[in-house]
Formats: sequence, C-alpha cells, structure tokens
Amino acid sequence: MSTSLDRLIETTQALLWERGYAGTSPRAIQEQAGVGQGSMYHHFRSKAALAQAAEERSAAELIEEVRQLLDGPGDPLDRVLAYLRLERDILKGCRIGRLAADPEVVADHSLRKPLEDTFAWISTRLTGLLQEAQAGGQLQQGLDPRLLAATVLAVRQGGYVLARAASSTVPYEQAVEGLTALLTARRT
Amino acid sequence: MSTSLDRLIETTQALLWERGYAGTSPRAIQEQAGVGQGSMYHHFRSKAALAQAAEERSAAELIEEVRQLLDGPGDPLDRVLAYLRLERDILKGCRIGRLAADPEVVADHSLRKPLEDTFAWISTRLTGLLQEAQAGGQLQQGLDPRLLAATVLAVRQGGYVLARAASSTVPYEQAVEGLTALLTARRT
DNA sequence: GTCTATAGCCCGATAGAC
DNA sequence: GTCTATCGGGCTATAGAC
Repeated sequence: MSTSLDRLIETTQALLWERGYAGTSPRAIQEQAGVGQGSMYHHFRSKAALAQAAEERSAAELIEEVRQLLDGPGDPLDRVLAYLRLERDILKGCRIGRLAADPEVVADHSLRKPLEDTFAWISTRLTGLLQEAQAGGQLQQGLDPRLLAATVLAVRQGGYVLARAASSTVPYEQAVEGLTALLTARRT
Repeated sequence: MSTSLDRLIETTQALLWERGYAGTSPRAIQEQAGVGQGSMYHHFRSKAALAQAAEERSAAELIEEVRQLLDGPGDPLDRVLAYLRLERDILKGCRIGRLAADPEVVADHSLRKPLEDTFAWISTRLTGLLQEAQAGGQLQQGLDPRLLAATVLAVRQGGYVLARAASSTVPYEQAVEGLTALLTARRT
C-alpha cells in the first residue's frame, strides 16, 4: 500500500509531465492523488516544494532508465543510437525537458537544477561512449564527442517538439534517422 | 499610432512566447496592452481566438525572417548552417516551438495548425537547399535531405530546451557545432 | 497526519450602459 | 468601440479542530 506522501509525489510527477508547472494546481494534485488539502500541506510547505520533490524523482528515474541502456551490451556507437531510438511515448514529450518551457521553473534554481543535472549527466555519459566509438574506429576521427553529445540530446528534445507540433511521431523519427545517418556515414 | 487590435495581438504574441498559452491570461493581456476588458472581448470572442490570431502573426513573422535568410546569397549548405546559427535570443526559446509544450495548444487544431505549418514550411525549404547542396557536391551523397532537414530543425528546437535547462547558451551552441561538423565532414 | 473552513485574489466570460 | 459591474469558479495558501 502506498503512502499519501508517495501518491502526492507520483501524481505530481504525472501532472508536471502533462501540464507543466504553471498548469499543475495543488487542488488537481490532491484530487488525483486522493489526498486532502491538509495532508498535502503537512508534507510540503508549498507547491514549489512538492514540485521539486517530484522533479527529483523523475530525474532519478530517467537517469536510471538511460543508464541501463547506455551501460548495456553492444558497440558504444550502437548504444548511442539505441538511446536515440529508445521508445518512449513520443507525443507525451520528455518529462524533464518539458519543464524547461516553464518560466517559473527556469527562474527558480531549485526547480531548474534537476533539469540541468539530468542533461549534464546524460551528456557526459554520451560523450564517453562517443569517445570509445572513436577509439574503436566506429566513429570518424576529428569530430568532437562533447559537441556530438549535445547534438544527440538536442535531436531528442527537438524531435519531441516537432512531433507534438505535428501531432505525429514522424518528424521525431525523421530527425533521429537523419542524425543516425550522419553518425554512421562511412567515408567513401 | 497603433490600434487596440494591433496592441492586443502584439501583446499576446509576447506573452505567449514568455509564458505559453496556459500561463497567459486575458487580464494580463489587457493590462500590458493598455486595453480594457470590453474592448478585448469586442475584437475577440475568447482567449483562444486571440491566441490564434497572435500565433498566426508570429508564424508569419518567423517564416518571413527565415525565408529572407534561406533565400539569401551563398552556397545552399552555408545558408542551412547560417539558419542553425541565426542569432535569436536563445534563452527565450522559439516563439512557435514553445507552444508545443502546451497541452491545450496541441489538443486544439486551430491553435496547433500554425505550429505544424511553420515547421512544415521550414522543413520543405531546408530540404530543397540540402538537395541543391548535394547536387553541388557540398553535401555527401546517399544522405536523405528530408531526414536531414528534420534533424536541423530538431537541433534548433532541442538546443533551446537544453539552453533553458542549463540557463546558458552553451549547450545550444555545442549542439549546433556538432551538427555543423557532421554536415560539413569531408570524406577522407 | 488529516480534516474542514476560510482568505484574498485571479480565471475566463457575459451583460448592458455609454 | 470601450466602459464598468458581475458571474461562478479556481488559485495558493493559512488556521485551527480532531
């Protein structure tokens, strides 16, 4: 059986993902979690405090998911490409990246930090794999793994934006395939 | 001298860019535009109708800006790369792409259409330039210009997300440089 | 820990005077 | 065209009983 505390955090994670920070009200959280007003404000002093807890859990979950994939078997470059293809619900977007649209999140350091840390972690891990790929000869020399890691992350995040704008996963898949082709292009 | 109608639309454009659809209230629009409640509801029957007008103007302005760059002088590939580098206020994000985070925008066809149309237009234009670049030998054969166009768009949109999450333009610039390196990579 | 009650303000919209 | 008044409801909390 889950505690009120857990239900509050899980519900907030879901609502932040769907509606963002501004669009998520304490009242909606309480109703969806089946937790009363008094209970919520007993556990968290404010909407921001609850949102921060939810963000931190979402960030940890996302990193764990990505870590399992990137630490998995296979050639380093293949793992990077698998990350690009990693199936999530494309039209829902990224539970972390979505929050970068909220000015209140970006303006508040405690709310922004989970976003910054998550992308920094993934970027570092991707950079390492791309370096390995270069050492192994699967990736062209002369390319900067750090820059490419940022490109990989951006294609994922931007792909979500294009997909939601088109109400179709196609632009996401095209962007990923385009980058995949560039990363695997053999010298002629 | 600007009319109330114009001030309403311009103000709504600015607020949608900053705060998104859910975060933009009729009251805030009225105050910032210096226009009364009655006046606003005389010109627009609802918040959605005003938002739609603002979106359409923003989309037209953005397309015109991009058109001028992409129709400009220089090699086709250089123009695509110039689009990637096109200086806007990176931390503000994209006035069109930002709205794809709003569930109310994505769910309402009239509100989503300007987004879809804008990205479709830019994508088509980029595809044409990349085809020209291939014909001219500046871009490697065997790559699909349609897919690469989606990648270019995604890097821009995703770069904004990473930049806002990091509160720094650096990740944006890295992502762009990474893609630029891939697109200009010479065969060895 | 959780409840109910209440506060003060904002939401999106409508009505009708001028 | 623009004004003010008003509607029913939601917003983010706070207070104090249980």
